[in-house]
Amino acid sequence: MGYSDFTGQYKYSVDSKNRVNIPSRYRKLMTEEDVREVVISKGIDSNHIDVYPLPKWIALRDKITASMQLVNRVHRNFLRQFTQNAAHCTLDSQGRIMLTPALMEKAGIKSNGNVVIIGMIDFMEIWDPGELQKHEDNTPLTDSDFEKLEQLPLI
Amino acid sequence: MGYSDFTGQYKYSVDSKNRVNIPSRYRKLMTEEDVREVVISKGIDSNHIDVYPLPKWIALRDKITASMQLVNRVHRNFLRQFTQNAAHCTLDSQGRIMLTPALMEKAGIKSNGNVVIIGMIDFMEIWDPGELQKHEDNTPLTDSDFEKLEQLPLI
DNA sequence: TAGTTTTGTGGGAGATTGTGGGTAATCTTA
DNA sequence: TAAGATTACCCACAATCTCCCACAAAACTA
Repeated sequence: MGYSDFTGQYKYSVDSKNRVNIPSRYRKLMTEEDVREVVISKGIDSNHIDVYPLPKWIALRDKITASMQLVNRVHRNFLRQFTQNAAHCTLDSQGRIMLTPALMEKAGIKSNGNVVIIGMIDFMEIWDPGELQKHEDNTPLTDSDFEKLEQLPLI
Repeated sequence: MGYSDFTGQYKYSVDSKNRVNIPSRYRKLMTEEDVREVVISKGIDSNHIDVYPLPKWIALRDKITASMQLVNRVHRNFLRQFTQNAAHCTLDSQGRIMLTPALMEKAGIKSNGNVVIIGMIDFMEIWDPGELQKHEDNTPLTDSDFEKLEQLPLI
């Protein structure tokens, strides 16, 4: 997926119709490859909303179903979590998506409130500003995290 | 990346639109290989701004995403830290980039202030002059640092 | 030294972006 | 089927950003 280079942090408002703007840079990257649809879902490991451009969602879905064993309880539970909160969204003519009440509830996002959108290279995260702050306070990257990273052939 | 030989130290001003000039020598090196875009990000271990020419950024990004597991909390937290402070900048027709308020804040750089740009071979660092001085006073390279360096196949 | 090019800095006008709201089409539900 | 709710599409507009032009100082050339 060549278009994928979502980076940075953006602040936007949620209007009374639960619409949220998608950063114009991300929109450009997606329309370059004719992607007008995304799938939003509950964040895997914390209280936020994940936004996957459709091709990324399909890749994820296929990866999961390929390695999934339906007789495995944990696998089944994961699949249920992964899909039951997922919703397809088409960008409107102004480049916005409409969040679902269920996902907003889980992420602590309110109508007429604010959100922070974070680029995660090939997908995005939508956070309630307070939840994000809380999450960062609780899980800072420590020196020992960096030491671990140094051991990887990362940088 | 054959163009990469950023060396030296340059002083520039930040204008009221948060624009900073890129040393003309660096610009020449980059345009020789058609690089007109850079990614700026928070310095990994101190308060300054890193500037990666796009190819260097892509190499970094790919290294990180290749070994990343999105279901792993620590991985995801690291990726979030890595990307949320990163911003793509296109050099304007005068060879300047525009810094983001968030990064300026973290680096202690002010509108209408000054910066020091340091070449780091294949990327650059942008410092507030005061922060740079402070950093150099506080963290001289000690003998034991040199011993550690000797253990690496660095030089 | 005098002329020419390059470099760093500033600012203005047009284009883009984020946001709000109205209305018609669509979907639900009784 | 009809009424109500929901959604999609359109228009509007202010704030912001991007692109372009301008110019003085410095560096280079002859």
